[in-house]
Amino acid sequence: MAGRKGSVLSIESSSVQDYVKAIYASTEWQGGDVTASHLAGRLSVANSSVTGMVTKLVDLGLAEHRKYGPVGLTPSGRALALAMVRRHRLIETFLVTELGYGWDEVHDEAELLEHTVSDAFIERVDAKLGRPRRDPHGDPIPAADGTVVYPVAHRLDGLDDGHTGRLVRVSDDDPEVLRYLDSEGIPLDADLRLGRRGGQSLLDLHVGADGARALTVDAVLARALWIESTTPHQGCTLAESSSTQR
Amino acid sequence: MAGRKGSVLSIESSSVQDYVKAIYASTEWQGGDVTASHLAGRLSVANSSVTGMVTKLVDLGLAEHRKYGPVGLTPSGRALALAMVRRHRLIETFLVTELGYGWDEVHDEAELLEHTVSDAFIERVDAKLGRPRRDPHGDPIPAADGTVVYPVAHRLDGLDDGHTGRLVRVSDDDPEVLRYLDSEGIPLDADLRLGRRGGQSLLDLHVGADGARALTVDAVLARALWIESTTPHQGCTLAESSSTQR
DNA sequence: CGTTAGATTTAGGCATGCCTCAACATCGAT
DNA sequence: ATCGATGTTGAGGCATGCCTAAATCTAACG
Repeated sequence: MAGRKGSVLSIESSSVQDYVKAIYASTEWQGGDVTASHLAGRLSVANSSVTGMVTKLVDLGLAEHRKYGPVGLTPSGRALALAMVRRHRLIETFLVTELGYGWDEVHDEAELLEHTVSDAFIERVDAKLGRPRRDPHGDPIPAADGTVVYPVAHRLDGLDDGHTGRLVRVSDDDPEVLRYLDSEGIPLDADLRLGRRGGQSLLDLHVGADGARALTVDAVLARALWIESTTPHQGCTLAESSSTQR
Repeated sequence: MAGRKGSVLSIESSSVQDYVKAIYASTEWQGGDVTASHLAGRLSVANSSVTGMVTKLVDLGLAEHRKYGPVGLTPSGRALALAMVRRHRLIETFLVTELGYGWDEVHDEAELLEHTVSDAFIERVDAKLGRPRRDPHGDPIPAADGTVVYPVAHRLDGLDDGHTGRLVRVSDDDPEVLRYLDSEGIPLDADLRLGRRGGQSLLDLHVGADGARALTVDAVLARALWIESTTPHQGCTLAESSSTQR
């Protein structure tokens, strides 16, 4: 009656890692709680599978959960999640920088490799890349000690007309978005200015320091782009500054 | 009564790949038959596990096997094996060339990565490395179409006194051997000359074009080194020339 | 030609990790 | 307070891949 059911899972299981990562991603970026069904959707898994796995995570000391409540991470769960995120983003950066992958192609490959590669591999990649702070999509790469520095950024759909800033992050949830930006020649760090809103969900975006080029942005795109402001703002803030984990 | 038992395994299973690779390695290098127990030893698996898996390989059209007989590969089994060997050796080469691994450190990492990485990854690595023909240990890297060019080499323990040649392959079975060669400063392609045999299993090896340095070689080492002769020879030939698969 | 040692195969199990289905608990909102 | 959405649990399954133990076969020896 000590160790629950037969739960013999370890921290090395890639399922465990995926669950922890999913909880982290849903918890720390958007803030707020993760529900079991949210996780089920994100992981493309049945609801009851989540319940079962979360029980194991709790047994492993990685997650916190009371019945019918939201799922959260313990400090060591967060540490594991950060380690996995670090792996993922370093691998993505490596694939783009060293092997010529497009930023729209790296996610799936990294998703597999992050579970396979050794710590030594990650360390060597990190060194070779010069200890990068951001991955190809602008996501911050946690340091080996768990420190993450989030850019002070705002999602495009939360900003006002006339706002100017620099594109510092593109969500890699949708490779289509990435390919679209490629086709429009808009890279990370591009200077942007918001034009007049064209309705509830459409807005104009002027590209380049001179704002010469303009394009119309739909709701999907607007939710994928994060801008670091050069004008005062209000709205959806991505994160304030830095945090340390362990 | 059609598809045997429920065997739904695919060619993607890393176990399947490991078994096929093991059969290939035992069959094509040393020549001759592979027995089930040989495979069991090589794969550190129980005997009966081999039987079960070989049945699946036969179902998949990868292996040939009659009860109580030796195990062999079908053409598509050989093609799969060569693809895996290619992956393994390209990854090893990549780790050494691009990430600064030592040649004694790459085997295990490659063993994991070869099952994970995509075809696109392999292609990009191959291109980045300039389509290498040999891995860090001197093993030939099969081309994408299954062509392999084996060096015309002889194992050191099958050569006579006074023989001269170039070190073209070191077995990576034993990382100790690799580290020893490192410590003695003997790289691949070193010029070597066999000195007087010191007994049944000991022999002297002179290193460098001038043969200035000499060391004593024991049986273990002698079986790990392959030499491309610059003098006439006889004895254990590694392979004759090239072969095409597919 | 038997016997027997060793190799090989079968049978029965275990662990992981996922699934569905169905019964039930809980929460929140009307 | 009751209904419906959301969460939990258990039973029953499936697939992979490994194990041990016992049965069976082969081959080599006297």
